[in-house]
Amino acid sequence: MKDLLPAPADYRLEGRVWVQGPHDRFLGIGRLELLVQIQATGSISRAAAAMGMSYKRAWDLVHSMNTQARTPLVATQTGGKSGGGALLTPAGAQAVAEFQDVQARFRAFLADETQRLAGQ
Amino acid sequence: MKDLLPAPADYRLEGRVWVQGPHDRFLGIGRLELLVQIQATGSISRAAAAMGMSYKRAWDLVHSMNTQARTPLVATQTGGKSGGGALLTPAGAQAVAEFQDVQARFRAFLADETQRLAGQ
DNA sequence: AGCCGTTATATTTTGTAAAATACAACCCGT
DNA sequence: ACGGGTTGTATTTTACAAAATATAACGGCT
Repeated sequence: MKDLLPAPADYRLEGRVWVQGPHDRFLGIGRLELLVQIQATGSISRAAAAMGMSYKRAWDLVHSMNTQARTPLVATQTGGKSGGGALLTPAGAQAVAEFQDVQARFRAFLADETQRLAGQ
Repeated sequence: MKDLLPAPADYRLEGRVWVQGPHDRFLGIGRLELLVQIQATGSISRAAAAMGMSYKRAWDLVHSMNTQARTPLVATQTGGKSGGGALLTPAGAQAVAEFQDVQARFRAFLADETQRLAGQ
């Protein structure tokens, strides 16, 4: 693109990747961050607030992941000393780790291709 | 994800990539196909029809690409023997070729990562 | 001069995803 | 018993992208 663009340095390859199931999306960057925030805050509602997302949307995303996975990624509890809460299951932690790796390789791919665009 | 999912073979990594400029998107898979259809049909309106897209939307996309590139990717003509038409400039043909290469490498990346998901 | 099919452009309508709102259920602690 | 903060769920409202509609301009042809 070097000679196609007025300022090639201002252009870069961007993108998104996600794990797609037969019916629904299973895991993408937004769901990943949601899982991380649940891990960090111990609740869906605080994770949603931290991301500027409505609780309903966050809950729907958790529900989608939990029902698609063989075993839930997020364990929830209603009521209790602090009203309830949520935390990652081992499966959830594994999903986070694996998808973070995918994301890292994808970022590398994008950086590579951005270099190539600027070069050729 | 092998042990996270009930039927790992049904899940795969999907995604999108695009060339992003400082203000607008410059080129993605939709714009690429639009350019290819313009090349094939000789007009924006026929290209739009071939893609099930409104003429306005197609024209807006062409306008966005033409104004961002150093030199237009699509040359248009109003009036004339068949009412007018559009065709790819050399710059447009080069953009198509380069972005098709990016897409090919991205498809390879996705296939790789899908294999990895199924495997580990 | 008038027709045709296109480009070019503005405005209105529609469809849909997200947000907002509301409220029941839960259960530990006081 | 009830207060608090959460999960769980339905419904309404809002925001925005896309589609639909409308219309002018263009220029070769008959």
